[in-house]
Amino acid sequence: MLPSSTVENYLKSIYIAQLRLDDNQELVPMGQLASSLDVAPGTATTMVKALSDSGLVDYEPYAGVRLTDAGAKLAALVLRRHRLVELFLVQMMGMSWTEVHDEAENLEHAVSDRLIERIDELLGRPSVDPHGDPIPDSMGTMSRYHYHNLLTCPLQKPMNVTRVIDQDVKFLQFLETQHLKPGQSIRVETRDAIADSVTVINAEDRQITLGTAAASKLLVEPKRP
Amino acid sequence: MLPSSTVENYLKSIYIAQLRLDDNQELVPMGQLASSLDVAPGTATTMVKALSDSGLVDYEPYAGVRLTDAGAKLAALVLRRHRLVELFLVQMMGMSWTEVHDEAENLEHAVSDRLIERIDELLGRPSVDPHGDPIPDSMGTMSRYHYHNLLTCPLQKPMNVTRVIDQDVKFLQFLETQHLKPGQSIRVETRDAIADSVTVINAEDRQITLGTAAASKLLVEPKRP
DNA sequence: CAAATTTTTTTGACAAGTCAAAAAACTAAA
DNA sequence: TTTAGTTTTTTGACTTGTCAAAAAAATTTG
Repeated sequence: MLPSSTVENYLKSIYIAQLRLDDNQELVPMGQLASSLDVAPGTATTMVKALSDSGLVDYEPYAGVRLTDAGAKLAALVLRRHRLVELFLVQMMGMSWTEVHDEAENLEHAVSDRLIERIDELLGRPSVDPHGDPIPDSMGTMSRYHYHNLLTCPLQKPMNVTRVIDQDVKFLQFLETQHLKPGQSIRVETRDAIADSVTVINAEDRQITLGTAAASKLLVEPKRP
Repeated sequence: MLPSSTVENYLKSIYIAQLRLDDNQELVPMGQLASSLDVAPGTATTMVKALSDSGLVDYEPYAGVRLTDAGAKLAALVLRRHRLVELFLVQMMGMSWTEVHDEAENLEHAVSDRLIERIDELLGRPSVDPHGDPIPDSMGTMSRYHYHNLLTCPLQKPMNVTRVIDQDVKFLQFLETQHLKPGQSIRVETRDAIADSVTVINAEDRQITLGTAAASKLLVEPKRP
């Protein structure tokens, strides 16, 4: 039986939460899952039990939940659809990278394998979406490259923005106006732990100051020569 | 509150059934609605009562159901999304007109107004979909032109196929191989009421014989000079 | 380590959609 | 116009997904 969009969303949330965990065997706490899905804690418990019965997750009461291989594959394919759709909307439909997330959130449950394959082909088998997030392949395999962020990268070195870990429209629009989009070249000038801030120079040579919470959401890699 | 895809499907079915009725005030029988949606009769009754409470339909027990203006507008917008998506999949995604119906059946509930407007724009505000079905405008207005079909059109006159009233993949594929797609030029040679058949000459000058049931599904108009 | 707090699970309830089968209402035929 | 047949509605039940609030378990703190 094919998974409902609710099931797909649960798997996706667990998958994403698990990526943030270092150890792959760690469990995602139920509370975190519930709040990321915006449901009551008890709802998540009920649903996770059902997922466990379907063999999509391992559930340890009072400890948390972890995807099985089957669950992880399904989750990756949902994420694949989401990210291919996002890139498609930007590249082929001319939509803004700041607004495609919500649209993809719906479409990811409605596009067929056939259509997603066609999109993948038309886009030239891309490896990242407009936010720089990696796109799993059709087998459910996703590259997991560890980038620096603005808090950990070297100072005073030319870097490229490669990825933004946030889907908030206002934040993305802010990055756009400040020339801090993925692909753009920047340089971290200073960090001030006391002031909780990071100053950055963009490609236009303008200086921008960010809080560390925001700075940690911008991933970068050394600029290629 | 925005309608669920179930509600959208009910409205769409009633809308399409109503188009087949001459008088706009006629009622669609519950049995027909149930079978077109592939649900049990009692299910349709329950749902139609709920739609009636929401003011989307007029329901007359034991007689049938009819869309209110509000319901008709909503239904037309669902149909608009469906048909724009179909055309989009053919024109921009290179899919076959024979296979896009099922895909659109899912996507029609997932595409936002913003995206559908973008699709409409990219396609140049089209008036018909790949099957020749008219596309309602964003106000929910749909042109209702009455075409001839192969049973009613003049004999021996060059005609253009303008529309196919059937979404069965096998049937559409058959039409494709026989050069009887919308847009193609044909000529009805003979009709035989006893044999229940119609013979047609296609643009390749090949003769095809159809049963009247199939012939009635091909709509045509006089070929322009 | 026991009390206080937080997290998680359980419970009972509810809404949307659905079905099967019994009951009621219409329609058609004899 | 009564009977037979068809269509529609009603009823009771079930599934999926949800919540609020009570109960239980785990964790933190004094």
